[in-house]
Amino acid sequence: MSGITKEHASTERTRAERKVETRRRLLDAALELVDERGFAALSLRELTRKAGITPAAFYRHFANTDELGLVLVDEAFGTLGAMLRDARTPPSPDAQLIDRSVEVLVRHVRSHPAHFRFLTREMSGGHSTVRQAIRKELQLFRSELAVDLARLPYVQQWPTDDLYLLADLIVQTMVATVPDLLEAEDQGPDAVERVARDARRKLLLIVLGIPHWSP
Amino acid sequence: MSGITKEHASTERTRAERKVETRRRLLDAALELVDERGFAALSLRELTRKAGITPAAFYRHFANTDELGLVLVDEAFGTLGAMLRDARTPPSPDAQLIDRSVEVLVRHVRSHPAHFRFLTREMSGGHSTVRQAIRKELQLFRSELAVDLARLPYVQQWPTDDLYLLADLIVQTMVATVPDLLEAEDQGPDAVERVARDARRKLLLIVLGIPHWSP
DNA sequence: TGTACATCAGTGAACGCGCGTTCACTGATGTAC
DNA sequence: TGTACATCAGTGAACGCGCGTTCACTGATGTAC
Repeated sequence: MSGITKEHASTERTRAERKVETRRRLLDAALELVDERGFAALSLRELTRKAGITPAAFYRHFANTDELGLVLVDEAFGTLGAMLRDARTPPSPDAQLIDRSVEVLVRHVRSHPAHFRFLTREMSGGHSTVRQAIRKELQLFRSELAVDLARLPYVQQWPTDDLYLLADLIVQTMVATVPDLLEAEDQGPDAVERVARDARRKLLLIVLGIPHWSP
Repeated sequence: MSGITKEHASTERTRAERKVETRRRLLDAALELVDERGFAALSLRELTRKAGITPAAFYRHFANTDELGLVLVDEAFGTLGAMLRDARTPPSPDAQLIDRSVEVLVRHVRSHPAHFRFLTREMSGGHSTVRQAIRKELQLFRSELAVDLARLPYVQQWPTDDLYLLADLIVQTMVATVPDLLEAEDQGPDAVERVARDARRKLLLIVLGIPHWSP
């Protein structure tokens, strides 16, 4: 038809493309099922049924459901990483730091609810490898936050230990907010705004203590 | 044999007593299995095998595994409740309130690790019935804490909303400490003391903000 | 105290079901000439 | 361009397995007289 190396109709997808699409359908179906009932309850047959292929075809893409699970973890962390980059750039004036951080959290939880539900669920619940991966990622987040915090007044003179403690308290508040946000999403924008407001106020209360901390 | 109303040998247990014992064995076996693999992966047959009865006999004690799960929640919260009563009496002088609260938390997590592992795991991970039961209990805890907090200086004049926010922040910090404590238990007393110290310092930072909060 | 009957915790077999995994296969897509 | 062959994503049947639940039952424990 054309001078392209491929001989087949350009409107059709190649076999390789179709395979990628099926893989994508498997991952999406898995995320949906894990979202409903947790990774421990994921069944290969249910998964392939949802993705529209026969059970045996699953093995053309993954050796087992665990392997698929690790890909899911990677993708969820991709979302988390995007959020963190978003939160750090551009550097906000200190006064708006809390508002901006909570706003970024709310926006990312809203646009990838399944990823965040997966992360909060498997953070304490699931397989130890998955759990440890999530904890490691959160500690990385804490360290990056500590670096940002070190620019603030008062905090500048704090020893590293105290800086990490503050970062920990803030991360912990953010993490605790995620399940509340996910629940609020089902109840409309007012509920979400209420959760966001409470998160901002919690962070404010924490920040209020800073000038009175004696390291 | 004797003048007791029961006619049977006093060294033997009654049928009712034996039933209670079997029920106890079911609950203990369940806690152990849930501790290993989570509530979602709990199987009735595996459970009865561990408890030493046939699968069918399970139904003499519970309608299904969910019902047993709720009893597990109750017992775990019994442990938690005992902890809270412990923390409230005798009423500590305000200065020692933080030290005392953290000490009580550490002691109870140490003496009932499986209960606390169950609670933190199923809090966000598991079945919706179990999850909701845990969340409900935690909200009850928060309310009781709010009542206690209302006695403190500054806080006395706060509106209910702000009181609950503070209670929430404290509960959230305690909850976040539990998984760290469980992990530290496996690493020796030094690790536990480090986690306890961080928890105390987090609570102190929160409390430092109180006088500067404008409701 | 002794006997006759009731209770009921636990048994063991049976059931239908969904599961993960294997296998030889099909037929569209891709490649070599 | 046309033909002959290779590749391989997906099929459909089959397997053995552990599951939750049911059922009629057993026999020790409990009660009434």
